Amino acid sequence: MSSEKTSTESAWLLDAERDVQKRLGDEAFDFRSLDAIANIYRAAAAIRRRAEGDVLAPYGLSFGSFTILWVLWIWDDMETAQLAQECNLAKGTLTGMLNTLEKRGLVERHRMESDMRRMMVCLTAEGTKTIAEVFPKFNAFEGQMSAGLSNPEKEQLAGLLRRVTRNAGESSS
Amino acid sequence: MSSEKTSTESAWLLDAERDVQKRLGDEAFDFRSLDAIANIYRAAAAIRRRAEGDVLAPYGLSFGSFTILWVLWIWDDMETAQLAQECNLAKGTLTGMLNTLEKRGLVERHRMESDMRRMMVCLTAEGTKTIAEVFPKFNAFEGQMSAGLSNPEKEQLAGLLRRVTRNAGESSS
DNA sequence: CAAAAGTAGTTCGGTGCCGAACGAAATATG
DNA sequence: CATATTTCGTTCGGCACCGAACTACTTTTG
Repeated sequence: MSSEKTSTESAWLLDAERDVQKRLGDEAFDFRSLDAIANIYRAAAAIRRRAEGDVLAPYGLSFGSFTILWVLWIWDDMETAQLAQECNLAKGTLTGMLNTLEKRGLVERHRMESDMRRMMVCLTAEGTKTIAEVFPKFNAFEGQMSAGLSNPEKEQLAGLLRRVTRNAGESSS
Repeated sequence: MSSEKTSTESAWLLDAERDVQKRLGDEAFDFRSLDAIANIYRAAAAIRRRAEGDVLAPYGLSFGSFTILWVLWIWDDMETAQLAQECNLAKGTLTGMLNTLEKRGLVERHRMESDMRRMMVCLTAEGTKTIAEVFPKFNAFEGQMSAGLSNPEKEQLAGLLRRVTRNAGESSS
């Protein structure tokens, strides 16, 4: 676009900024926050699409299913409530996705003896094999997506986002 | 980073880091990129949920519909292909959402005389009224989500995300 | 100008994903 | 103990969202 590198990144944004301010007139307006938050969503959507298209599609995995496998891979097994939280999913959503993954033989569910309400989820051998194969490619993809950022910049990005996520609640701590 | 701020930030992350490295063993592995990219998605999901729950739900708007109204508000009118791109939506998705918005009387579609394939979308008076009422609240929400970040930090966050988004392609140029 | 190629939108089938309502199991209370 | 409350997971209805096929219109080209 017009000036591309020099005027920092986004001609479109500057256009938008002008148009928006024209539209909003005198009204006070927090443009920096808008810019920061809007770009989170924009980046996430772009990344998700690329990840599913380029890396995950060959394995028939959605972004969400991949995340489930990944979490189970790292933590070995987990009950569904915690898994849902870790994957950023509503528990109803998780049920459906686990059904799919179970049907495909990638995960298994077991009721806990100590408390029959609870459900323990873990990877099957096939599931382990899959995530072990996919993850390195996914990680390489993440590298591509953050290409051009220095290590300190990546850390800074992660840190700023963590603060935003905390503002958005999600409790956790 | 390693020690970040204190242990507050993210106990989970440090745990994950350890567990992941244990799991991956010797394999080379780009943890900084993982951390940066994963947090984008995490933040986006959290923000979306909060936005829909706290700000948009009273108006019966999803995050996506809100974005459509916002874009139309700023640019007055737009044909659907461009609108889809601007809203980060597949064109098939946009069709459905425009149907919904049209049924609710918030937007209108008009075929272009010069080219009957093309469709011009614009806000109705009601749609304008709605977005004019919602947007200030949404912007206040964005402020809350980025609370604690200084202005330079917000700009930095936006800038870093823009670079990631560009890496994710989306063509544009 | 007629057939071919291209382009804008819609339709269609299928997940992803949510929140609210539900049922079963555990725990608390009388 | 019996019943009330809480806490799991699942079910259900509904929109968001995608990509691929399809339709209608326009432009190209021989």
